[in-house]
Amino acid sequence: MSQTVDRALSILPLLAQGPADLGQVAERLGVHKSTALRLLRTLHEHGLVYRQQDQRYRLGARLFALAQEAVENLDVREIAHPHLVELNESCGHTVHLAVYEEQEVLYIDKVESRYPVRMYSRIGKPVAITVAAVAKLLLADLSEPERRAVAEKLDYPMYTSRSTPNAGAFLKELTVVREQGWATDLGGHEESINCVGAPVRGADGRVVAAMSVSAPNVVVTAEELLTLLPLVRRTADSISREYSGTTRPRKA
Amino acid sequence: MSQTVDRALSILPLLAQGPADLGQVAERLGVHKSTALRLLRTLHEHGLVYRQQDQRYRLGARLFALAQEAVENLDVREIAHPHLVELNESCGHTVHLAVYEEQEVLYIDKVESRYPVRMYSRIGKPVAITVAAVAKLLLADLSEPERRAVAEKLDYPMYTSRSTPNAGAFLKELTVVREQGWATDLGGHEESINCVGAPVRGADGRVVAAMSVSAPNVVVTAEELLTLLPLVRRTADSISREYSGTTRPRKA
DNA sequence: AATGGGTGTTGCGCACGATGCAACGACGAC
DNA sequence: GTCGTCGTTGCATCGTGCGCAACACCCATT
Repeated sequence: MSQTVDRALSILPLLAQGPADLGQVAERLGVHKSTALRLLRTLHEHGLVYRQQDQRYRLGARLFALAQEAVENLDVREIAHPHLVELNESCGHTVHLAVYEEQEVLYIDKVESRYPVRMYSRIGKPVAITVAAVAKLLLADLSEPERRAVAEKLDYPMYTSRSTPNAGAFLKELTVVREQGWATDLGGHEESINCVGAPVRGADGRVVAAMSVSAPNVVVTAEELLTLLPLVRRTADSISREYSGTTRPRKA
Repeated sequence: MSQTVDRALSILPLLAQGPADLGQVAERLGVHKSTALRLLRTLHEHGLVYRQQDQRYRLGARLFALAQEAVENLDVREIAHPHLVELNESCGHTVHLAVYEEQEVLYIDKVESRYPVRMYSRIGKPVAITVAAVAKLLLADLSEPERRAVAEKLDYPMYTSRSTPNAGAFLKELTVVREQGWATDLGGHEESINCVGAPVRGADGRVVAAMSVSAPNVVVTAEELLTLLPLVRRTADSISREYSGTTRPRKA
């Protein structure tokens, strides 16, 4: 570990609390003013700190730019995949990963069931948005007015007798999902198929993706599938941690 | 300027482009692996980089948190946001907010167009400084020598045939913008996209941010877009008023 | 199993670069 | 004008970051 860098980086959280002048920085670092000056200069050249008119330093907009660029290059799919495989290996069922984009929910990854009976779905295909567990999870994270706007615009096809019948029921379901932090689809899309899912969250807590485990009745009952819920949530949380770059891969 | 810190900080933009392993980092820094390792470790301890399961490095959660705080310190953004949304609701086009910092112009907020055809841009990304309407507005407010100094240092890429060709033309354009109090970009960055923008001023009259409305030719012509100018200016003025009112002159 | 190329990691001696000091310059207050 | 405060600069000294080389490890190949 490098002392110089260590000191320089310690300046950042310090400035996050508010602007500070050279003297304050030097004092709080426990170094000579000239040292603090050199460190600040270096940070300044990289745009991480900004010097305002009164000569005090504050965090620079470049930080924001960096973070923004990083999220854009972050690939949930790549990060999630090994976790999905692992989950599939321990329970054997089909695992899906989906994202919300432009008023649509899309599957972006899938690990096939190891049982002979498989459900039909396809990566890149829009999800049955009013009934799928992953869709509920993704929409539940939107703001209340957004949820309402989307819900009003949707069609509510009755795939089965247990499909979500209308906007009112859908919004109610979203509220439940939002509170409990997980979702199910019990025969809402195809009579004989059940799903249980959980959300993947980014560093800011917003839901960036959702995953689910699906299995047909002939393999496991809905009750049995629900016993997988803790496992599914743990997996989703692992992905969230890795996606958001949390240093401690420990408890939620 | 500190060499060690300089090297360490150079790693950040490198990782913003995507995950990289130790060897790649060392190579791109032009240092020995062991040196890169020590730097990465230090960054890691501060949570700025995260080590994923395949041992590659990425930007970490702490950086996102810092970026968040950095942007919260720019209180123009908070104040402006509702106004931008309102403007978007009344005209439907993409709305941007940008600031000037350290020889760069950065988008710090954006409200997406409600039309299906959208333009590409990204908050946090440096703006095409020689052509964008917001860039002209921000630079036009600098003092004459500052403007000249910046103009000389810039490159003038010809994104299109209507891009600003050189420093002379740019300075002339800045003078015009300065006098008229608004700016345009008519196909200067992308052939089919036009923008019209206006400045946000602080209590002392200085330009603290700039906003613009952008739309592609296929949706509205340049002439039609220009009819929005009064609306854009009114919005910018509203933001200026609110910002001047709430800005607390701690030590102006 | 044994081999070899590819990683990341460690210990070390040397020299370079970061450090603190002191002196200087620029402002503002009184 | 004189102080006091704050940022800045040049410099000698020493600490610390540096590259090297050897090591540990994984996995693919044979």
